[in-house]
This record gives sequence, structure tokens and C-alpha cells, in this order.
Amino acid sequence: MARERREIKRIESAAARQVTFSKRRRGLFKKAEELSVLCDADVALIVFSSTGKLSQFASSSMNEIIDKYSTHSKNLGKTDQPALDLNLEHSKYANLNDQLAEASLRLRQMRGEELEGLSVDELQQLEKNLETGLHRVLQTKDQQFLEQINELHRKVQLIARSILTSLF
Amino acid sequence: MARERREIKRIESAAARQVTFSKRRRGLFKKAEELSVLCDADVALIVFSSTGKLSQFASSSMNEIIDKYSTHSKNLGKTDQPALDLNLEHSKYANLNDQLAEASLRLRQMRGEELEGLSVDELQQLEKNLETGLHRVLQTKDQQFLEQINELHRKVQLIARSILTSLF
DNA sequence: AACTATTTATAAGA
DNA sequence: TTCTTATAAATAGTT
Repeated sequence: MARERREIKRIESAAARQVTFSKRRRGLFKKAEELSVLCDADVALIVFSSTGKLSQFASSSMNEIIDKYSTHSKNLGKTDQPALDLNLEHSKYANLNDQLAEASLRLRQMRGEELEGLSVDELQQLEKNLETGLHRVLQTKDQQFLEQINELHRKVQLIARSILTSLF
Repeated sequence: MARERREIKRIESAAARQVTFSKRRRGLFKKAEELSVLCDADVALIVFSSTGKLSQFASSSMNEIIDKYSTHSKNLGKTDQPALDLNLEHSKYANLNDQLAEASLRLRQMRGEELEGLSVDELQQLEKNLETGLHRVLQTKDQQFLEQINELHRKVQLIARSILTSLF
């Protein structure tokens, strides 16, 4: 898509491959995010470069998407599992399952999904929780920015000092 | 990228969203494959449409990439959790436990707790999720208010009519 | 990292 | 969904 058309086959030169990788990876991640936002889709993208470096994008949580994926593809092919022998084990398992379902629902609701059944009161509670969470996240982010800025200040001063020292 | 620039925000019309989803999904998958071929990268892409339909691409095997991903991120401490060990029944319990722990952590983080370990990027992703969720919750609430108001209107009209009827 | 000539993706319309 | 086409965006090769 540029000066010349490039045939889609492995780029032999490692240097050229690396450059193209950088450029195209960026584009791919951008498109993945755009799709998730525009179309309200859940998107997960995992890329390992030829040197083994990992990059990832997930519109919600990578684990959740992978789980959802596993569930989807799993349903396509099996009779059922060797039973768990102990009732106790079984109820623990079922219980955990319930808890997980509950937690997942809450998470989805915090993302604004599956709100249909909620009352106005519940929606307002949710709204409050979201506002609180957002506020705290923003505070934490600001704090981290401040720390980074301070760190940079320190470095600048160190450099300035060493320049002065070397001059005189 | 066409007749007109399109702002990157959720498309409200379901029909238009579906059309754009079709087109862009195709483009995204194409680019994912091209990256994997040109740059010899290992790429996995999972997409759930807003209606829950799954599409996927993996340059090698999806499970392999997910495993590799899990191993990677496990080493980095906290971001993520092991891929599901789908074949071993006895690991299901432990796995569920992990998933529950993960979901709980996510929930706490959405409430603004336990943000200490997160990078600025992760915080920004969280912020974005919270804003999206909040926006949708507000929309849903407004909608419910509107419905209630309409309901009241109907009742008022009924009452008015019955008063008129009883007077004449 | 920046630039730019081209190719490619895609929004809107049919 | 598919095709068309004008335009936006991505990117290959260059600097």
C-alpha cells in the first residue's frame, strides 16, 4: 500500500521485516480497537514477533475473552466429563460456578451490558460505583504521572550537575 | 476512510453497526494474516460480535498461542491467568478458582481498589471501560425514566377521561 | 523518525 | 450481502 505493492510472503531481510512489523502491528492494533469501539465487539489480539516479543490488545479483559472463546469452541465436541465422585466436591464446584457467574454478571454490568433487568435504584447504585471507581482510577493515574515527572526532574538535575561539574 | 470520515465511537444504529462490523472484520482479519505472513509473527485474533457470534484467526494454532500467551503473562506477574486446561478434568476446580479470583480482582479494580500494580496503560484501559460503562448505565437509566413518564401520562389521561365521563 | 507516492480500506449509496 | 466509487487511511520505499 505504498510506493510499490508488496507481495504477501515472508520478508527475508530481518531488518526490513522488523520495520514492516512495527508499522503494520501498530495499524493492526489500531484497527482492532476501532472495531471494538465502533461495533461494540469484544476483541482480543495476541501477537508474538518473530523474536518472541508479545503484544496484546483486549477490548475488555483478555482472560474473559479467552474463557469465552474456550467455552464456545468446547461446546462443539464432547460428551461429558468423568464425574466428580464426591458430592462434597461437586457442591463446592457448583458453588464456585455460581460465584463466578455472579462475578461475571457484575463485571458485565459495570461495562454497561445486560442492564435490562435492573431497577432504577439498582442503576443508580451502579452509576455511583462507576463514578467512584472512575474517580479513583483517575487519581491513581495522575499520581503515576506525577511520579514519572518527578523522576524525570531528578534525572535532568543529575545531568545538569554533571555537565556543570565537567565544565569547571 | 471513505466518503466521509467516521468518528470512532459506538455506532448507535444496529443496522449500520452490523454493516460496518462485516466490512471492518474482514479487513482486520486480512491484516492479521498479512502481518503473520510478512513478518513471520504468531498472531491470534478473537472477535465476538455484539450479538455474541465468534470469529477467530490464528496463524498457527489458537490453543498454542493462548498457552504461549498465558505462560508469558504469568511470568510478568499479574496481568493474566493460565489458559484453560481443557483436557484435564481435575484441574477444572483449580481453574474455576483462578477465574473467580481474577473476576474478583477485576471487580475491585473497577471500583478503584488495588490499582497499585497497574501500569499507566492499564489504568487508561480501565478508565475507558469505566467511562463506557457509565455512559451506558446513564443511557439505560434515562430510558427507564422516560418509560415511567410515559406510563404516568397514560394514567393521567385515563383518569381525566373517567372524570369527564362521570361529569356528563 | 519523517516524508510522500501509492496502494488499500472503507463509508455511503445502489 | 454484494458492488461501486469517492475519499480517508495505511504503508513501502526513501531521506
